Amino acid sequence: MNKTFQIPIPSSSQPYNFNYFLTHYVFYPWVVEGKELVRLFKLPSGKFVLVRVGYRHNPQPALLIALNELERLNADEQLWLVDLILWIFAVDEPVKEFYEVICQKDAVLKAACQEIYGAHLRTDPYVFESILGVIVAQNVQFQRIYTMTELLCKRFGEKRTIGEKTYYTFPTPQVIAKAPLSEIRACKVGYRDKYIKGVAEEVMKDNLDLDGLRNEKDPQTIREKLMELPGVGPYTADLAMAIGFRLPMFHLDLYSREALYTFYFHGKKISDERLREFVDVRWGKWKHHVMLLLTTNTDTWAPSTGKKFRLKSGAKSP
DNA sequence: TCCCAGGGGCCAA
DNA sequence: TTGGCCCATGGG
Repeated sequence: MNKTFQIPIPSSSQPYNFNYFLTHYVFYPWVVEGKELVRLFKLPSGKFVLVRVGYRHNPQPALLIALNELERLNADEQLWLVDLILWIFAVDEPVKEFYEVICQKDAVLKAACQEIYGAHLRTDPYVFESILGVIVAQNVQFQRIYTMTELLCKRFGEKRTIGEKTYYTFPTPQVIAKAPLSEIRACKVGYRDKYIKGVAEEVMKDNLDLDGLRNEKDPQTIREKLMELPGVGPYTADLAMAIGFRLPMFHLDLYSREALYTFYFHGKKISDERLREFVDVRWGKWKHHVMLLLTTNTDTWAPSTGKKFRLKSGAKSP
């Protein structure tokens, strides 16, 4: 059963740079095939679907969603999945003013947005996936997390073979919680093994509905609940809220701090408190888009602002 | 070889 | 409350 949906990108969400999605931050179980992002999903009903997401620019920009149903889906399930994909790929995210106005009057942002002009903020389908994704990004160069997430999915995800290719789902808390620590460690995650297992165990033990937390209105409540999980500190909570909840949060880490010091404070170190205030006041509702630009391929575009950037970006997928 | 990386937990003051 | 150390692993 194959069905294709063509969803127009609203003009308020343009510019819409799909190529950015194809080439940046593509972590397993997402894989790139040609001009499409492909991923295996397991629906709550237990049915498997392979989803292909592509893009068409003419006659008008549209996201192309192809469902390869390994078991037949009903109409509600199709709708649910298409909605999820639209949410993941930020089809309804008005960035026109950001790219056409905000970025044009700031020399740094103007330089930063050259290469990924029209990039939107991608979201993860599951909060558990976001949390693990950020945990494996702790205290390593980003380049390494592609390997770690791939190994985790291949070892603990469910798989289906279609044609000659095998696809994986993202591991569930159930599977991770009962996995031996040594097998998690074998995924090259180092000492983060106990955080990964610990989060899964907490979810199972307290019967936590992490995705249900998306209905919580108060971001502070969400942040506090996330930080109760082992291995989840301010950085992990903030970034997980950005990529798992689509909330206007931004994370302070070695990389983003250094970007702010370099481009806005003459390389001087500034307290986190002042950085947060600076970002909030200067960019307001656009702060998370700004932080995406400032922390993506920074070493590449920094020279065009006349500055060098010490840290190597791991934004581009290998 | 050594150092450091897109943090967090823990413990001593 | 805060500062310093430790934690795996891989790349420069």
